[in-house]
Amino acid sequence: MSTISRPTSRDVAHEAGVSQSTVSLVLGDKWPGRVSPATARSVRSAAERLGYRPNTAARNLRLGTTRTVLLMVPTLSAPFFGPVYTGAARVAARHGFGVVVSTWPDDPAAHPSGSPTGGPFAAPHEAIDGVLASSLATSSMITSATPGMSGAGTTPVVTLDSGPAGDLVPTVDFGVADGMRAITAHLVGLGHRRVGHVAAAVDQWTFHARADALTAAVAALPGVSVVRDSCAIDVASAKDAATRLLERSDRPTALVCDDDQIAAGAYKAARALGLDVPSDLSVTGFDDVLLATALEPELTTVRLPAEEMGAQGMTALLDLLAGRRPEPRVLPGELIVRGSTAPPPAL
Amino acid sequence: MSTISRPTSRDVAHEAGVSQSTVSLVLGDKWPGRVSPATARSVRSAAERLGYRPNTAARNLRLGTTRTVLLMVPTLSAPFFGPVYTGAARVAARHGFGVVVSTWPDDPAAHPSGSPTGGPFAAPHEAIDGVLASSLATSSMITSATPGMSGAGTTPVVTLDSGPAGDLVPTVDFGVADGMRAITAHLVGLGHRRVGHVAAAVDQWTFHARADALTAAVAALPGVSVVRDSCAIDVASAKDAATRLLERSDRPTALVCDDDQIAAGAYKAARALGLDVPSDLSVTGFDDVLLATALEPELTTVRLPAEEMGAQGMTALLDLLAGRRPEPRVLPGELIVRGSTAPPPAL
DNA sequence: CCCCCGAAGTCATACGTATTACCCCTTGAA
DNA sequence: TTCAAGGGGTAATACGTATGACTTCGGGGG
Repeated sequence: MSTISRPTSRDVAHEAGVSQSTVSLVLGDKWPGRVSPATARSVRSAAERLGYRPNTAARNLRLGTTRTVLLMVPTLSAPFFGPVYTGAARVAARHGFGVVVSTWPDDPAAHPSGSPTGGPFAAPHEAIDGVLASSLATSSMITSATPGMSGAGTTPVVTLDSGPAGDLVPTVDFGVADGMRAITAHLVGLGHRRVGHVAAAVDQWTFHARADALTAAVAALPGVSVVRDSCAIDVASAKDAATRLLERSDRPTALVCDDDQIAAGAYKAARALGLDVPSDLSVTGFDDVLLATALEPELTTVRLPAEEMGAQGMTALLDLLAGRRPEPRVLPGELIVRGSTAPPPAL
Repeated sequence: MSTISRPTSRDVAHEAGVSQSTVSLVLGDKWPGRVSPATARSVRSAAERLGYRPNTAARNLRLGTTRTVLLMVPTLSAPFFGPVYTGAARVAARHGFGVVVSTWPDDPAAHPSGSPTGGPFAAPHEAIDGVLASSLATSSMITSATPGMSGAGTTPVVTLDSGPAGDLVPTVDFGVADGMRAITAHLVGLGHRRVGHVAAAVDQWTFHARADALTAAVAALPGVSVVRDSCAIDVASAKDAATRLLERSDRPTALVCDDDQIAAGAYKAARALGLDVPSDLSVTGFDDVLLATALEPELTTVRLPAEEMGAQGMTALLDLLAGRRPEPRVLPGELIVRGSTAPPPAL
């Protein structure tokens, strides 16, 4: 690194003809009245002239806090996490905290060489006061996923959308089961009896919960059956899975999809088979991302308050940092009925 | 903060019965052979036992580097930036760097209180070695947008998709103009003469460039005309703008949309007016995000190598950090012809 | 037998900041 | 005139790490 080193507070002090302490006093802006206005002015101007900005590493070391929180998500390519970040950043900013984002170390796309957790990834992990961990397979996973991130004297963690955790860590979850029940009730109310489930083959709590909830909801309704196929979360893979379901001899009259993108794949499968949505086939999604209203017909889905989750999660984390013990929270989803669901075709 | 403080290298040293230096020597794992295997083992086991992890702030202070890079984007809600991150993170990991993401401080959604740049937002900015700044209005904007982020002895910056910058900072851009020219040529080749431009009313270089390129491309072709309306980047707003264009007496036969999401709005406008895509109206997008293939018909668009941009940008930034001066790069877009474009309806 | 050398540790220090404890000087009251 | 009370500034220090300089010790060559 041939980098020219940045000016330090000592340089500013020298420039202003005062001591380093005074610079810190002025620029820190606590202790009002501690320094005379004239001196303060001269220090500020010197700092300005030199383009001084405090060295964060040194400050962090001294203060023992970074006022920065890490949001970890499985992938940034999913449209779902933008609002989560937005909500978290909004609350954080209000308390003087910053938010940085990273994907899980095991994100194969971003970390191909399988960098060990102790490796480069340690940096962002460590220079932070706490972690919002989103979309794990289980809340208890944090222990193994991120060494030293739970237990005594370690980084405080709040999990998002990762399932209830007993008293392990504070959690914020969606009411996924209720959402799936609402979808089931809606479809059955329309008259559907054979339902296909296009499941996401992704090891995250939320998808396990969605599958379980659908199974349970259907089991509670005599005369209703569900068949399941699974796929990756992309349109092409979803189209294939949906096609397999629609080519069965006992073709389902409705496809419940694990998220909106999968639903887009279901649309394509239906179209390829000459089936009209919704008159021949009802389709539902989950999440209500932007895609849901871009599709034609617009998608019946469950809206998850992603931004609210980010905000509540951050609130819980800040509570935790302040020594309080936040209660687990569950944010209800809301069924949004649009144009992709209708009664099944007459026999 | 009632946090129990974490064990330090001194604690580990005490536990293992050696000096702090030895601990650092062992755990740093440079200087092979500097410590006897037996001692090394005992140190490692002590560290394990105490759950020791080095304090990043202290390490950063000592080393003068964080081996962490900041990626700044306008918003995380746009599907475009996921791949950019992925590409950047992949290259960074290969060099032992981590990547954190933030949105620009003026992102109104995330920073409602208008927190001054010197405020909380300083934290993530500072604890990093360099910045990948994506999607500014102009490359020269970095100076004003992020104080102290350009000039001597300050944070190295590489701009992405923000326009050529003379010799100001290294840049990586898309060949936006070529992409727009390709779209124009494609449409004119199909026989279109009246083109509507649904422009994104967003102050970013890339959108200015798209508009300028279309204007220039059309101007070069006698007999071809373009009318323009603008909108925010969301489906509803785009639908309105497209509707306005389609209700003109000299209705265009093709709509060139500034990005794929806007194109989704154009689809909706067409449908609402009873126009079929593509037989009554051709529509083109830009970016080729996932949405493009989820739409029906699939969208003719220009594919931008977003992941490649992240990778090349990170490569340039690492070069810059190593004292080399990277050349500006331009990544060509590629016209992807799908089902949304066709010859105009016969008169 | 002496000297030198390498192996294996340890000591001391610097990184840049924030804050505590201290000091000096001026002013006002006794 | 003396002393207390601040106002306004500074020196010293600690945070935890990495590393260059130094020490110690045993062994081998001259």
